[in-house]
Amino acid sequence: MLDIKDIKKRKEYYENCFKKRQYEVDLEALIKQYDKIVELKKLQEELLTQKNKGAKDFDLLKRTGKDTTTLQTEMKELAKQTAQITEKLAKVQEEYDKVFFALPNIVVDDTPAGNKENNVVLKTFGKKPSFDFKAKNHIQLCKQLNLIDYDRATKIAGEGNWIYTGLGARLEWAILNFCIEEHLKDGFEFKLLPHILKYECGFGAGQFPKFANEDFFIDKNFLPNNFLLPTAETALVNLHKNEVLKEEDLPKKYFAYTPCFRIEAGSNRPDEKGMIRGHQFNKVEMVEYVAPEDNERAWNELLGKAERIVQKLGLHYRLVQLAGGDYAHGMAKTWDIEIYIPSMDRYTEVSSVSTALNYQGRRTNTKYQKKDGTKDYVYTLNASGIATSRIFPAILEQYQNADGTVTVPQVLVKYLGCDILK
RNA sequence: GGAAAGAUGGCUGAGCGGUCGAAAGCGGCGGUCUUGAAAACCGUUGUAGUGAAAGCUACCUGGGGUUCGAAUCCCUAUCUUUCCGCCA
Repeated sequence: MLDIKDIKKRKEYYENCFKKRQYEVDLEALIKQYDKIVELKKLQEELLTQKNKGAKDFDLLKRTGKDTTTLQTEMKELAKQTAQITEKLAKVQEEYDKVFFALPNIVVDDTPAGNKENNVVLKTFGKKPSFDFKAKNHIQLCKQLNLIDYDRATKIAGEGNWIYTGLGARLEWAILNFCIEEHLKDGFEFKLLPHILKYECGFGAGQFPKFANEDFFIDKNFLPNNFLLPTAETALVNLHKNEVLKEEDLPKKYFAYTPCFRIEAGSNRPDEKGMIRGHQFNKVEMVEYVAPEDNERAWNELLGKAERIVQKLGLHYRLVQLAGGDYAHGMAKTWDIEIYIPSMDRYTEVSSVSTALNYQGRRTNTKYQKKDGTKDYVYTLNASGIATSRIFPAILEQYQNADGTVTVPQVLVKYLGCDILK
């Protein structure tokens, strides 16, 4: 959520931000509506002042035994006028809200304009693995090594699902364990969250109302407004909704493991077979609540942590600065860590490191009190650490051997209890 | 699944149609006392909008209604607690 007063003051700045995001909106019209609201509110306030005064007078007349009929008629008329203004106000407000609450975040200055094509590769870690044998894709490897049961997953849950099986389940769990231990070491607080959230969480995180169609709703008589979380960020960022945190308690550093549920409508591409994209996948997510001046420190910390995980796993990846049009709605800056999938010869996202600045803080009404007593909205940042369900195929493909086995990354051996998958 | 009771300021909790933005206690802040602290005593203390300020307005979970007037009455949503049933 943005500050309408600031939009009024610096309209060009906001227009420029939205242009970079490829987001079209008529700010001029929005500002006009806002002015109208202010005007109506003032009018309403004047009427209410009269009403309040009248009620007091009425009480006095009644108690002194005087005639109240004239005043009563006046008051009824006043009440009618007030109701009219209130109704008008509600109408304008509704139109205004529709546009205002849908506004995306601003973007940081160095954000490249445009869509995906304008993403910038900042660096590459490791070398593209090359194989002196015919490399397999992760689907083949999963089947041969009996790590994933695609057929029965489809049978019980439909397309876009898979079942981690035997050693596969243990590998996924090992990656999760590795992530958890890394975050604990860095002093992040572990949360195990509910997976069904209230609508307002989606609003607070900035995903709703605009992108409510991307999530699964519990569309029943029971919990009609609740949905399956698409990422733990949606929950973590709402944890302190309507709270005022103390400055000395910041930063707050959380992480959570959850499955993530997404409809992924229309994104079923043939090259994303296997476990590249599903309706449910596992992810460990980090979130920090910070004071504005701590934004950069937190950003570097989260980025560093996410990168370190992939590095320790010894995987080839690249770091990408996203263009504005590729940002999630609520984010002002996002860099992606993209893992290399040899069979696709493509890099796919395993972590998004983002700052929302105070966009989510405003939407969730999460503030912090400074040492001088004044209050301000918190900044929130988030980063995956990491999407294990995508790390899984990357490990299989990047670590595969000529004989069809897969070497287990060193850091996972202690969790998995073996150093080779065969 | 059934039944009942609730939701009031940072917390506990009174108020149940007008003089209520709201008692009291705790906590917080300031002071007296003290070498310092504790205790005791005195004072002070909700949030937001608007305004230069005085002030004005809104807020007693959210929404709607009744009324000249609602924390208080009615409807509704949400949440909480307790009891019974079922249950990992």
